[in-house]
Parts: sequence; structure tokens; C-alpha cells
Amino acid sequence: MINERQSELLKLIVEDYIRTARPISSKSLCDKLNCSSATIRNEMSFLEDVGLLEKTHTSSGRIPSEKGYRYYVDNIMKPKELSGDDILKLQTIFHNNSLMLSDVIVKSMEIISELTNYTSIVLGNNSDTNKVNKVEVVPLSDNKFIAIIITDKGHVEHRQMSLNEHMELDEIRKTVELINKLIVGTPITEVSEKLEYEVKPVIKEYIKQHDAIYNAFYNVFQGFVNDTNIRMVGTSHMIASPEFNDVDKIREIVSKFEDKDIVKSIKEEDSGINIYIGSENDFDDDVTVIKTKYNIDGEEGTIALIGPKRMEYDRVITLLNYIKENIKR
Amino acid sequence: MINERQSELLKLIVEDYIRTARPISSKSLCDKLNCSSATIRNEMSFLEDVGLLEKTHTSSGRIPSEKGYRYYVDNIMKPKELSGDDILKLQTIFHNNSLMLSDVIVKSMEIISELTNYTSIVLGNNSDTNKVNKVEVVPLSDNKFIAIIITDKGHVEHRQMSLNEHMELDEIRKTVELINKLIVGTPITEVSEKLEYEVKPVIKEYIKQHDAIYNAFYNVFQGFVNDTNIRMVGTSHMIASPEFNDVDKIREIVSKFEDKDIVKSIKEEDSGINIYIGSENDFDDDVTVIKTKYNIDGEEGTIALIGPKRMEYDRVITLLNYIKENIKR
DNA sequence: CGTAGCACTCAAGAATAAATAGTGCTAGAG
DNA sequence: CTCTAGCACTATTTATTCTTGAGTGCTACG
Repeated sequence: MINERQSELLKLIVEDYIRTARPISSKSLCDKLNCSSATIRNEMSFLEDVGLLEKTHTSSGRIPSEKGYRYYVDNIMKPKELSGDDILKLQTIFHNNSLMLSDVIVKSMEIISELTNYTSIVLGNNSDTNKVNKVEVVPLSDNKFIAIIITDKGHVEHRQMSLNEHMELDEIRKTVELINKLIVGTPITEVSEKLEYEVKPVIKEYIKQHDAIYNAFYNVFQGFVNDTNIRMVGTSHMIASPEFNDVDKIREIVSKFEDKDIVKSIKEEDSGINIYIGSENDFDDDVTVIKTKYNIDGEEGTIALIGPKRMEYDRVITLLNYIKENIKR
Repeated sequence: MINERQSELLKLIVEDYIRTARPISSKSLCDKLNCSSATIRNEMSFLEDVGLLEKTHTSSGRIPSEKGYRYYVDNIMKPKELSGDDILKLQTIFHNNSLMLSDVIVKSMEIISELTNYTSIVLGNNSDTNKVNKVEVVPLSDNKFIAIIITDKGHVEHRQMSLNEHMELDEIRKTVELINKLIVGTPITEVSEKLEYEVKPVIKEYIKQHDAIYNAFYNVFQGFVNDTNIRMVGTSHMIASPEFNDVDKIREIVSKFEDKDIVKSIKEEDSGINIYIGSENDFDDDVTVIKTKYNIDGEEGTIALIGPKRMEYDRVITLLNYIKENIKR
């Protein structure tokens, strides 16, 4: 499709533009390609014809088009080795044994955000693969209890429940016992159903205030299902990028970051490291989203980096790979 | 200090400016004060001399100074009655019995943020007044456990702990039993101390892997102490305000909102509803922070609203009062 | 095929001008 | 003593023009 020299030219343009955020002129590349600016202009013109480059106006230098970034990522870019500095910072995390695994992910994404100035997002997913391991109730006062659910993956969800009338501690105990007997081992997603059809009929018979108790537990489980754990850092660094030198653009981005539904929809299904440039992602046409699924002991989630389209693709990919590698152990 | 008419004039200027966000001209107030613009200019000039008004440039209309807002809030403003619409939206929250109290606060602050377009913040405080009610351990796998702490106020904190070697379930059980015996009833803030001086010496004797277990529990409790619960919504609405029509100002604000230490420092000590205008607050000279402490069943925290200095002070105060009133019940 | 040279284009910045919305001050009327 | 009409003055805003500089596109020639 494009020849050797054109490919080299595209590479130079993409990488220069990533560094400088300014349109690249033909003249500035003469040295590197050992030819005159006129020659480069001819090649640039060709690359523009095939849609890999763009101009911001008729007489400006060139910038990569979305297709240009895509071509660069797919065919030109080589994984970059990590700088000593980057490794150093990340290692402090991985060598800290007192952190639990899910904290390690969050911490390393925070560091990556700091290293790159892109926004990092960790979407933990509580419900999908978790099974109920234990249900427990701790009394707080006469009519207040706290219900705790622990899953086999180590997630804990809890909720206070208040009952209008005083309630026999004994009745609660019984209910908990029953739930433990019937529900333990059930995937979180199927709990509601099981509660409705298996638990409800039974406690109806045994327990006086069955309605109140049932509702209380129902709510606790619901909370579990709805709760997607979102962690996000680095918004402010990212909007400091010159492509967002516009009040309304910044407002748009900030407002998207604030909308949990939009953020949740960043969830990734594929297990590779995937790159969605500009209109390829659903978040915003002016950004690139790089994301991947992680899975630790069956506990799934998504990590993502969001930055301008002129992202340091090679570096980011290497960083994410590094994390994935280290999580495995 | 200032006479009747001047006070009325200041009131009109503040309120007009809050509505329109533009400097107020003398002419625009003729009707309301039944006098000519020249007269008003004289009075304005006086109010400027005493520091209650400002001009944006020599020939512009007036805007309130910080001192002007302060005077308005302290001496002129009257509490505004809530509009039916506002009440309606808030009532859906307070009449929803299935919500626990701390959720009610968060939800109502979210609604207030939406009603006013200011940023709302709820700073829950887990540690200060909580006492340990129960400590529990649930085994997940051979060398992984989950430790759960429940306080008397109904807070739950948990952490996974992995031990390098296999560990007798029995040893863990013993440790938990011991901790429960020694620690229950202790305020969270004093737990570390007690762990160090009362628990450690004892388990040293009884338990083989005392070090690992001790550290695991120590970490769980530490997590509790460090964790301030921050909830924040409405950043994007607030930066849509015309006073933040500036890229760098927006970046500054967003970055402050992202900094947890800065946000935590918003914590309020006083129990009234307090207003910090511009330089009176530590957050940012261009905003006003209105905050108050809440206390439900001894469970303390801060709720705050952050908006431009031209805040609808009367409305916000009434809204916050409404919440405080309703929380009491 | 590569390149030198030149005409052309557009953005960005500076300077100017006109329109507008204000104020401050003075002098006179009530 | 207070109010107000009138006018000079000032700063912002917007549009207009001009200039400069950094680029390109094209052509003709080695």
C-alpha cells in the first residue's frame, strides 16, 4: 500500500506530532530523510491522498489523521522498552507485599497516569463471577442491624437495615441461617431470583416479620449487583493537554468523566490490549481509549487509559503489558 | 454604617448580579429605587468607597466585592422559602424508607447539586467517634482470609490478607477471639496503640506465626483510620458558570477537586451553617464554600456546597437547613 | 526521480476605528 | 441639603485592515 520511505515519513510525522502537538512541516524533516523539502512535500501529498495525513488549513503542515494513527499503531510502531525511571516507580508497587492484589492494580494505574498524564480508569466488577460465600448479621441496636455479604472472591458488601418495630434477634438469626443454607455458592447475579422463589416462601411460614426482613436482605443483595467499582485519576492532567485548550471542550470532557454511566460503558470484553482511536471509541471523538481486561483469580475488571489521540502509543502499551505481566504473579 | 437606601441598593445589586453575572449599571436600577441614575451613581460611589462594591474597569457597572457579599449575607439577606419544586424533589428522598441514613444525605446533596448547579461534597468520617463492635475473619482459600471490622455506628471496613505460608485456621480463630476480647469497645483511633501494647505481647506467646497475623490485622485497622469517605458530584455543572470561562481557571478548579487532600481539608468543625466567601475559604479565592457538620446517631461528617461567589446564598442556606431538619428525624 | 524556485494561501498578531455602555462631575432646580 | 439633567470622558467590544511568516503546490529543469 505505501512504500518504505512513505512509511518512514509517516512514522516521523506521527512521532514528532505526538511530541510537539504542532503540525509538522516538510522542511523540518529534510535532515532525517536526506532529501529536499519538495520531495517530502510530494510524499506528504501522497499520504494525504490515501487518507493517512491531514492539514489543519491549506497552507499548514501535516498532522496524522485517525487512519494515520491507526496505520501507525498497526504497522509501524514497535513496542518501546521501559525507561529505568518508569520501571523503578512501578516496582515499588509490585514489591510491596502488604498490598492486596486489587489495590496493586489501582496503585499502578495511578502511577501510570502520573507518568503519562493521561486519565486512568479501573472498573472493578463485583458481581459477575462472584458467588456468595457467607452472609452475616451484626446487631447494632434494638431495631438496627448490619447485614454483610462476603463472596468467594473476597468481596464484601454491607448495608444497614432498620426495622420499624423491634425484632427478635432470634428471628434474624434464623433467617440468616436459612439464607446461608440456601444461598451460599450461588452466583451473585442469580441471588435475587433464588431469594424470591426459595427463601421467601420458607420464611413466610417460620418468621413473623418476614416482609421486613426479606426486604432488608433483598436490598443488600441489590446493592451488590448495582455497584460497579470505579476508580479514576488524572483528569486534570489530561485536560492540561493543548488539544483541550478550549473551554467548551474541557467542559464536555469533564462532564463525561463525571457521568458514571458513560464511564462504565468503557468496560472491555476482549482480553488483549485494545486501542480505540477517536471515533473508534464511544467516549469522545477527540480522545484515544486504550483498555484491557484483567483477571486475577477469576476476579475480572477493566483497566483503561484515556488521553489525546496523539498518545504515546508505544509507551502506554508497554506499560500496560508490564502491569499485566506482573499481575499474573 | 450604611443607610436604608444604600442597603436596599446593595441588595438589588447583589441579587441582580447573582442572577445575571454581569456588572450592574446605575440606569438599570432607576425604576426599582424611584430615582435617577445620577443619584444611584452617587450612592454606588459611596458603597465603593466603603469597599462593598467594585468595578471591573473604570467605566463599567458595579459588582459586589467580597466584603459586599459578606455584608449582604450578614445583614441584608433573608432566608428564602423553598419553591414547591425543590421540596418535591427532596421529599422523594426523605420519604424513601429503604434508604439508610447516610445514603439519604448523599442523595439529597446530589439533588441539591442538581437544583443549584453547584458542586456538592459529603465528607463522611469513619474513624473519629466509632468504636470497634466486632472483628471477624472469613477464610477464602488456604492462605487467604478476609478480615472484617464492624463498628458500633455500623461502619464496616474489610481487607484481604494473604499469608505467605499456610496457616492453621485455628490460629487465626484464636487471634480473632483474642482481639475481640481485648479490642471491642475501643475507639478506632486508639486501636493501633492497643494492638501494639496489649495484643502483640499476648499472641507472641500463643501463636506461631504471630508476626504475619499481627501485621495483617494492623493493616486492616490502619485502612480504617486513613479512610475518609468522600462523595462529590456536580463539578461539571459548576465549571459551566460564566465566571469560569477561562481554560486555566477551569483546570485549576478541576485539579483541586481531584486532590483528595484539598477536598478533605474542607471538613467543618462548627455545627452551624457557615459561609466562606472567596479568600475566606482555603479552597479557592474565586469560589464560596458553604458547609456544615452533620451528626446522625453520633456519626459525624461534613456536607458542603461549592459554587461561584455569586451564589444564591438565601436559597442554598434554606436547602441545607431543610436537610438538617429532616435528618434529625 | 529529485530538487530549486517561485507564486500562492492562510493564520496569527498588531494597529486602527467605530459603536456602545457605562461612569464622574458640575451646575442648577426643588 | 438633596436630587437630577447634561455632558465629557473612558474602557470594552467588535470589525477591519495590514503585515508577517510559515507553510504548501506546481512547474521546469538537471
